[in-house]
Amino acid sequence: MSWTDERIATLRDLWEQGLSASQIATKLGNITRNAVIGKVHRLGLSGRPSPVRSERPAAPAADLPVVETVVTKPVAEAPRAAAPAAPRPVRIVSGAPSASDAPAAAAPVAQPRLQPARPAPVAAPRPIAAEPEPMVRATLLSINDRMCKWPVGDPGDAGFHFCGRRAQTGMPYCQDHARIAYQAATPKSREKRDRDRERERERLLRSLL
DNA sequence: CCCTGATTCGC
DNA sequence: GCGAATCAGG
Repeated sequence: MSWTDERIATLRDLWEQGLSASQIATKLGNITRNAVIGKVHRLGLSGRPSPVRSERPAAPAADLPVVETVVTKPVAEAPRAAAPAAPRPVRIVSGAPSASDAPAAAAPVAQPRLQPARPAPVAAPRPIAAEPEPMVRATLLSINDRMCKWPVGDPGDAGFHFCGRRAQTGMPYCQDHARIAYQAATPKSREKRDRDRERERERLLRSLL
């Protein structure tokens, strides 16, 4: 296959529509994504937001990506479970930090994501700062199988603890937190899941040709 | 491992 | 000019 005027026109069109190189390659047929990318560059079509920014020494990148360092705790995004927006951060007032707090990194219990993580996957619970019901504030030492292991606060902070309320039988979380952790698929998440399956199917079909 | 675009370099 | 190989990042 060669780059006929028509194929080039199609390439231009699809590229400007935002299709990825591999998608375009599939549409054009009998061509690889590398060929597409190569052509795109030769045509001077690049400049689209690339997922990879190779910091070439001679490239004076005029557009620096906004790399935000969000360290803020998602207090405002707390689950709707908390009826009114009454963010009362439960601050720990421990006078002297326990000596056994530091090595808390090697938590013995299976935890959901403790780190920030922006686009939280549907089923990924995140630490929250305030709870409607009083929590038992379990520590690594006091937590046990029957207690809710929902992490509260920053694992690095002295006040970090687990929810500690009675866990649902067979579950690591209390009722409230289990509801947050195991959400039903939202329309959006279902959309994405279906999309992923579709892509996977296409890939499989292609590999069988 | 899947994906993305970018770059290199022999053809 | 072309694009496979490779790189670099998500």
